[in-house]
Amino acid sequence: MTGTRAAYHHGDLRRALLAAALEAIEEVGPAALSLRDLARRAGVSHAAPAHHFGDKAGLLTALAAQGFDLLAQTLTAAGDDLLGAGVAYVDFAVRRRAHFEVMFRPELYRADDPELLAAQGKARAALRAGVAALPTRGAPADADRDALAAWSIAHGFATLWLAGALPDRVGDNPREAARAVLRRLSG
Amino acid sequence: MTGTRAAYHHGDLRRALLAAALEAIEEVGPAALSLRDLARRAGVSHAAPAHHFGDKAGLLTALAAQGFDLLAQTLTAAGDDLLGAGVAYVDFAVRRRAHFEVMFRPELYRADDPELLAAQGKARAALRAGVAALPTRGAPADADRDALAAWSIAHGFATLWLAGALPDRVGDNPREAARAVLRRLSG
DNA sequence: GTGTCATCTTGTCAATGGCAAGATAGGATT
DNA sequence: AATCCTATCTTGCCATTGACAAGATGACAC
Repeated sequence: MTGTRAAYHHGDLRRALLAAALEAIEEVGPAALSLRDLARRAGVSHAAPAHHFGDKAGLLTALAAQGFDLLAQTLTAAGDDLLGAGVAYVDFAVRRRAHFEVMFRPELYRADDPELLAAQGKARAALRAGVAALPTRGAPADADRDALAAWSIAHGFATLWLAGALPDRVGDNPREAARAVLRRLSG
Repeated sequence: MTGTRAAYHHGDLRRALLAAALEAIEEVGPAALSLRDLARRAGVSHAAPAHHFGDKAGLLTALAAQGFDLLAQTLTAAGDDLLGAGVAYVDFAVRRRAHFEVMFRPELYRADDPELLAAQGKARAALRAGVAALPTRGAPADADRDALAAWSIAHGFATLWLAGALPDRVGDNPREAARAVLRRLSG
């Protein structure tokens, strides 16, 4: 975070633009995001966003960093329970869809941004902590493999859910459906 | 497929544009795809693509359909072995990256296109067949859940691999790395 | 009161997607 | 063979967008 800047002409344009971006992304996806549309939503001129974020990649970088921060918080709050962490991961993807969709599309933002890297580090650590509780099925050396498996299944389910690729019979409750699927790994 | 059209002015523009699109997507991603760029690559005027595909969504729809067809073929060739099918799925995502990235981004194409739906059906059937060999861990009613789990873990690993989100230590061989992770489910 | 700087606006340009109208050429019909 | 027909492709155009440059505005320090 660059910190909560004081209110200037607009009030808090940076925050307003990020909020507008989340709305817009939920409506049309991250690819079709238009800076000029964000400016209109915020009631400022078409060039105002450039000042705060440089360009579109800069804005998406800020969103991705915010997303990784939120994910780290979410996973930390979920605690050491692997199943709970997995469900929390899927739930995050669905409820913070805009964030999630940007986070895992690095071609849209600047992957070398310091704030982004810091947030990614936090999320990575939280992920690892949540997976640490996984009962290793074999030798301790398999821990890495197990962690990847857990991350993969949660991420895959979340991605397929967001893409609308899952059959109808999985229902409309992501937490419930995720729990059923994730149990396949822990059980 | 609308069929292999005869060679007119260009020769086989439709096919050439699809091939150019695959190249371009591998370079800049599906979002940044430019129809005019494709036209330049194929050596035709900027409006030529519109005739064959209508608009950008039309072109991506064709690519997605082609992708689901190829995936169905790949999974069918992999046979009934669950582990093999999972590895084939990940391998497909990496080697046919452009196709894969379009296929699971339905906001970019027309999800109600008949050819696309047909290809999706084939892929879905092939997926189900590959998963049928999974040793069900509980009651037979868990088959659906197990199928979703298998699909999720393969899809998640593939997606994370493509996003470059996986730690370096997983190596650079997707088939090998996928096999290790997927074994966690079967074993 | 003045200067300074972040903030925001206005104006502009190249690139893009999409549309309309026209040109071209292969194949069918007579 | 002459003509029509239709798919194919081109040229021209317009609105939108991202990015940049230069200027206006207002908060704050001194």
